[in-house]
Amino acid sequence: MLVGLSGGVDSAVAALVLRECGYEVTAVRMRIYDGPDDPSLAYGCYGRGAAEERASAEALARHLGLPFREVDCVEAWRELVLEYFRSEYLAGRTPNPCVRCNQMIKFGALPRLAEAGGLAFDFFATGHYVRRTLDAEGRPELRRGLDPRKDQSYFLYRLSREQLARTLFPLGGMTKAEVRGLAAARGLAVHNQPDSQDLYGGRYVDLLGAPDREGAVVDTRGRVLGRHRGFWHFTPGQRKGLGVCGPAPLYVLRVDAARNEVVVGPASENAFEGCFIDATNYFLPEPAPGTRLIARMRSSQPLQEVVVGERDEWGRLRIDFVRPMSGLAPGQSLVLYQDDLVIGGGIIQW
RNA sequence: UGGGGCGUCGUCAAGCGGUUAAGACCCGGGUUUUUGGAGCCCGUAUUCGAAGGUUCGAAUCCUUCCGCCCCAG
Repeated sequence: MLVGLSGGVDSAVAALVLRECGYEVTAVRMRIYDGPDDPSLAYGCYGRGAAEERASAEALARHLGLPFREVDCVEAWRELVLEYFRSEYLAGRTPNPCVRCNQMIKFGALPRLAEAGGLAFDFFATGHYVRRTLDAEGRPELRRGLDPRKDQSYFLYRLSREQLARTLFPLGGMTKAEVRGLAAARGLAVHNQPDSQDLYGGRYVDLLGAPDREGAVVDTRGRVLGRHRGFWHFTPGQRKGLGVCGPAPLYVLRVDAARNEVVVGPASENAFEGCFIDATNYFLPEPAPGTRLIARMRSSQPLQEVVVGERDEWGRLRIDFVRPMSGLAPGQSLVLYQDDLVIGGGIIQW
């Protein structure tokens, strides 16, 4: 059994649980950053104090009595996550690096490189708050974590069935409080460590390496309301940072990369009746048009009622919202659920 | 140059002799969050274009100056 150990509470407890279940567990940490440590970038996956993090993970592994290995995913991460992140933003879309990283690195390069490096294992496990179950024919299914506040299925909808088949999620049936409690009970120093990390502890724009390029902030009629320093500083739904004042708040409606324009409008214009998705990934057959499901267009959001539509001539699947939604962005993901079960999802387009 | 109007926070804008000088937008901070965002909370003019004057007391009344706008030539 291979378990991904980040140095945080969740993965530590995942490893703990597996060991206590009697599995023979090896802890692996994926290294995605090999530049200089920067203390000012705390709480980011990338650019965080690499040495300190590694030491922390290794200490945890020792405390748990597990063999520890670090797997060098620096190249893969740079190619498949960072480059994706850059090119998406600079194309005027809003990427989700976590979805990408899970698909390509955490559940991709990490176990693959570990295996190539001589680590044999039957299953790979992580501390995600999701559940994996098997259907009547023994095929793996992905379900939301039991703790509704911590469910991370949104970030994992892009895994393949093959990846899922080989993965276990020991925390899927636990709440965060139970995880912390278990960590404390077993004397894990990280039990009260703050949650979560971002992609990057600094401003994401710094990762793009794009020099400022002044452009116009315009309304839907094309009137210039202000100036900005580059369209990639903005994402649909964004309100802050526009520097444009009016009688009511303005939101970014869309970003025009070709013209380097940021189109803004009042809240009333920032609501969508539906969207298209493509690059879909499914664990179950694609629902037929007219199927009513619940969905998420964002990681932290109450589940929304939607109706599956038809595929258009470009092969994009239409999804209609029962209630209008705001803040959708092309490049983000929409994930479809039937109760707890993750059906699949795709990348938002329009 | 005549006639009229206006100058209150970065922006819009209440106020009309006694208010701690509203509010909105922007901005800043916090909260939240394994993506981007949103939401919510908090904060932000000792000062009202400037200088004098009247008054117990003025952003609110008077005078002059400065600036801007409209109409007329």
